Amino acid sequence: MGRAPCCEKMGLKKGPWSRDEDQILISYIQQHGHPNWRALPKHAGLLRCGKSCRLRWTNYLRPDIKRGNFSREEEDTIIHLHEMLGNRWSVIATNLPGRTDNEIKNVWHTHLKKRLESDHQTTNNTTKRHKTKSKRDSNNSYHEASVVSQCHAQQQHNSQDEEQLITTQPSCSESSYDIETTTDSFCVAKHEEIENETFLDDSFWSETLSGEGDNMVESNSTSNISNVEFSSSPLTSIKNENISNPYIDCHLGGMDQWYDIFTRIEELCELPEF
DNA sequence: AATCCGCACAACCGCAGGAGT
DNA sequence: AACTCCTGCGGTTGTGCGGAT
Repeated sequence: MGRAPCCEKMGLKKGPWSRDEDQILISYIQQHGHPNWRALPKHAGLLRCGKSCRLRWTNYLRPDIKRGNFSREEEDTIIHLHEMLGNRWSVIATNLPGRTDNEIKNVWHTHLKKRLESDHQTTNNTTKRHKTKSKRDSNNSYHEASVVSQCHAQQQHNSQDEEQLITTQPSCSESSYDIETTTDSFCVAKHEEIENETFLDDSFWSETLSGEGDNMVESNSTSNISNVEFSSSPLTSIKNENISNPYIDCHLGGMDQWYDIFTRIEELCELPEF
């Protein structure tokens, strides 16, 4: 049974996106949303396949993308979630507002894997000296210590991060070029959002994007993070117990919840041993 | 100044799974 | 139930850039 090819190879462009293509894609999605990726490039007048358009949008052009370097807290979050979930980058990404699975995947392969390896080398040296502890105990202590320190760090850096966001106009302009008209306003809105320590409703972004909030669809907004479903993941049962988003909660001072989450997860699944 | 090398990241590819018919 | 279409995901590759030699 033949699958339709992703795109007819004839005449469709590949490789890096040009500024013009980006503008076309942005303005088309602002006006029409993206109900059908496959048909989108044809309607928008782009010589790209739908897949390429979707990827460009979700990984780069989406207004709620947070660009720039990953904070230490974000990296720690990735490491912890990767321990629990493995290479389920999309699930991990839902816990890091504004970060894409592709970005997280890249960071993992370029930074975190190495960092973890070097960490393990140092921890191996120390754990050898504490071998009398049971496996479970050592796992617990590792998680507790790191989770607690992570939350401490997050609380400490929270206000600092906000300052940086406000003063340095981060990352929206760190791309190959600036998407001035659209993303600058998004950045400003985002900063206000962060300043208020609230996350705006989906409707805000869709209205902002579409002008009148017509049929702009799923911007994967941060506002829905608290409703993230962890289907078939150990977190499902945790979510049902009134725990929303650990990353955000932790940012807001929910250290106890972090602790609770990880201790519960320990009970639910066996963690990989290093 | 030229070349090499490693890193970072954008983009592509193939597959799986859900939805619709 | 079988098939097709579409989307999303994860692995992999390609490319540009900066630092080292």
